[in-house]
Amino acid sequence: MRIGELAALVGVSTRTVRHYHHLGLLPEPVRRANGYREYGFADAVALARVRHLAELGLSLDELRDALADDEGRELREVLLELDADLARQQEALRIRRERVAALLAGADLRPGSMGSADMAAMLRDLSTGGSRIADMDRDVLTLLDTIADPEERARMAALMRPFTDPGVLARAQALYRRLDDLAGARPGDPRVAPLAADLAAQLPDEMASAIAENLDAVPTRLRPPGSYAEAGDGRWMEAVLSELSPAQIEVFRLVIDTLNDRLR
Amino acid sequence: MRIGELAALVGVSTRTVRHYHHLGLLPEPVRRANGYREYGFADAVALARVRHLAELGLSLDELRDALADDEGRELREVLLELDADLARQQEALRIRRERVAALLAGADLRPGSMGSADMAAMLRDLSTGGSRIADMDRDVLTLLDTIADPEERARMAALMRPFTDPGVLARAQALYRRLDDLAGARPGDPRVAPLAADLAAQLPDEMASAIAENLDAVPTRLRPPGSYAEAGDGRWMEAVLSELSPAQIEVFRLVIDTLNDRLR
DNA sequence: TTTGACCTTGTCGTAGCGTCAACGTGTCTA
DNA sequence: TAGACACGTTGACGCTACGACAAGGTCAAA
Repeated sequence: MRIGELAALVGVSTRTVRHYHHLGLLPEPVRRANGYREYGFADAVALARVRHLAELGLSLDELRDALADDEGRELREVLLELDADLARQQEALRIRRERVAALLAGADLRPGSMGSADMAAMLRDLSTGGSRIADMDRDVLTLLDTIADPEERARMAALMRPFTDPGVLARAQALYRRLDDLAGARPGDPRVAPLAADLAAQLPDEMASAIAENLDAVPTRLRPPGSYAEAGDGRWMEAVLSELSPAQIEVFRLVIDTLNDRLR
Repeated sequence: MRIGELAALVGVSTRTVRHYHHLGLLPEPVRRANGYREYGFADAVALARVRHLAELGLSLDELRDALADDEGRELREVLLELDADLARQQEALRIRRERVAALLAGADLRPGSMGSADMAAMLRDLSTGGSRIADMDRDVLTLLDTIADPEERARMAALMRPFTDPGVLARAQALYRRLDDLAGARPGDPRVAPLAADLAAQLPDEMASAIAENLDAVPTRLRPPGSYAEAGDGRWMEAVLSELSPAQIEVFRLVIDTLNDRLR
């Protein structure tokens, strides 16, 4: 047989056959006088073996190793390893489909609204009022949700669960509006203190204690002076704060103070 | 933030961030005086979105398209398509694991012994006598099994099933030995005719009729002269025959004759 | 003789970055 | 003040398993 006949027989391209020769997976056969490769039946069997194993998902490198010192033992190990790898891939695919489904279930898919199944709906509702601050909150949550590992993700979803209650959500949106109103306000604005008080009071209990107990994760500028470590919380929090007005920052600092007092 | 901080925050390498800039997936941010890229919170959100979608299995090209004309609709279509693709991948993985399991179940995994689950055991037994002809038969079957589509594979398995009977197998091995004995024999050898008769007689019924009804798939040299089309059956069959002695070929030609007569 | 279907070797392209190289910057320390 | 060290910059090559050329040589049929 010539290379084209061999390739057609086994159902691959001639390029593939030559590639296998190049990699040493298949021995170069004898040449005819005109330089053409001349194949026999044994070559077809060898090629079919390589294809069979390659289609199972073995890399050509692994294949060469497995076929090199031949005789079962090595091949068996490789196949067991392959099976474990295929199992991992199946699991990864399963998770990916879950998350795709979560995204699709997340309804309107506005840019920015993506997260795990639980988060999707809440994130969607969070900013329907068109609030700037709510949008930022949603962005932060989306980002954290993307970054977090499954365990953290679950904790976040639990913390957000109170907002599935329409009443809680409505009150939150009212607070967002009052925060938005402080967009251009200066530090001493008289609306700051009452808003901070209401915010601290209406913060769901789980969320309040989560914040109070993890005060060291709060940006330095929001923390009560002299409290705890001054550890760098990552520059990105500063980037978030830089989009807020001084009055808005003051509100958050007062809320943190209150929570800190509540913890003691 | 500088690029390293952004990358660390979202959990990717700086190379990845620059790659996304290069592809236009992420806008190039403003530069500082020293040429460093300066990122804000919005960039982190955008990067997280890209990562999130990329990890679901979208290609970066698809991603750019989906994010380009933004606003859900396009993205939704892409995600639906992705889900269908993931489903296909799951199915492909399932089949691959099945075939790996079949190979592992195929016991000793001598080089050459591979095929579907059903075939594995039969192929293994076929050549345990160390017969040259049996090895060739096994190789042909292995090759056909590798090439065949699932339907053909099932038909082959059905044809081979009689050999799961130890009695049939033992008789077949005896015939193989008699064929092997003709390795160096010349055409007129007196053992040819009786062997052909026994072979034709002991050929399992399903196999005999399968061959008789598909006579045009039999190599020209084995067919009764002047019968049917002279169509080229593929050079590989000639390659197989070239490894047989004239006496052995004569045996097969006589068997084919007999089957042909039986069909009429 | 020409056409068309083969064959030959060699090179570039693919996806998503990792990993150099060769160099400039900014900060901390001796 | 100089050196060390960690960061940033652009640019280029490497990886898989081939597909798709290019630029030619070979062979059988019309």
